[in-house]
Amino acid sequence: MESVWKAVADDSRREILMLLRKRKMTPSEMTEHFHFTAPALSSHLRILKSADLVTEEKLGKNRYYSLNEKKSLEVVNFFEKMWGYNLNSLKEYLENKERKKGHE
Amino acid sequence: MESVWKAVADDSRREILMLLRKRKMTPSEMTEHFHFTAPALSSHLRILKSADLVTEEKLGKNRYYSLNEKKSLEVVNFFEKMWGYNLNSLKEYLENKERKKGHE
DNA sequence: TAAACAATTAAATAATTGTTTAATTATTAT
DNA sequence: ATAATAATTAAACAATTATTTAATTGTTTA
Repeated sequence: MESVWKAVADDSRREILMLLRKRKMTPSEMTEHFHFTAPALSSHLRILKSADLVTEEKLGKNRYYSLNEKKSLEVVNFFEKMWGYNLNSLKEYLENKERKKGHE
Repeated sequence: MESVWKAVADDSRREILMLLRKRKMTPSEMTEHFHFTAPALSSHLRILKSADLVTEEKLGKNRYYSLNEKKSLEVVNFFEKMWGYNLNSLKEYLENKERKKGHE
């Protein structure tokens, strides 16, 4: 199990995660959005999978990768714990953002 | 300006951040808690400072490092945006955790 | 079964990152 | 001024990580 921290530290991997926000996707589809080669992509996907940030689904000769949202929550949780702000301040922050959003 | 992602990817640096949660501290004080040498610590602190995760305060021959909580919120914010879960699910999650805590 | 395609693994190399010892800067106290 | 302390920077080295080309595995379709 790879560290989630190292997994998200790489720019390319964060781009991959961002791309997967929209929908599940095969590596071939992904390479159209990026500059790097198939093996490089494959290596990044293995790291993301090992960190449990994405899941893999085999369908014939294709493999679909999708975001693992459950894990993402854990990461936010760690950040929250790490910096020790109390839950209320985080909730307030989020509510504030939500209010702002409503005004746009 | 160093990437906040690379700054938190390193185990030692996350330990330093955890230590700083309690109170501001000088490098000499920190080395008592860790295995690594002063220059190694200094190098980590420079990276954390450059990522804006800690701030530095000079007082005579000492330098006090403390956590920059503002930046921490931004990081959580990014995670939240990155994984695109809606704010409600995050709030629910936090409320759940809070409830659990009350039961302990 | 042979050709084509999707994706991975392997091996080699390039690039980045982290740690160490030694030297340096800056500040305080004698 | 000089010695002592706090912390940093510099230079060298070690370790890790990322990228490439080439070879391999598994699946579909003609």
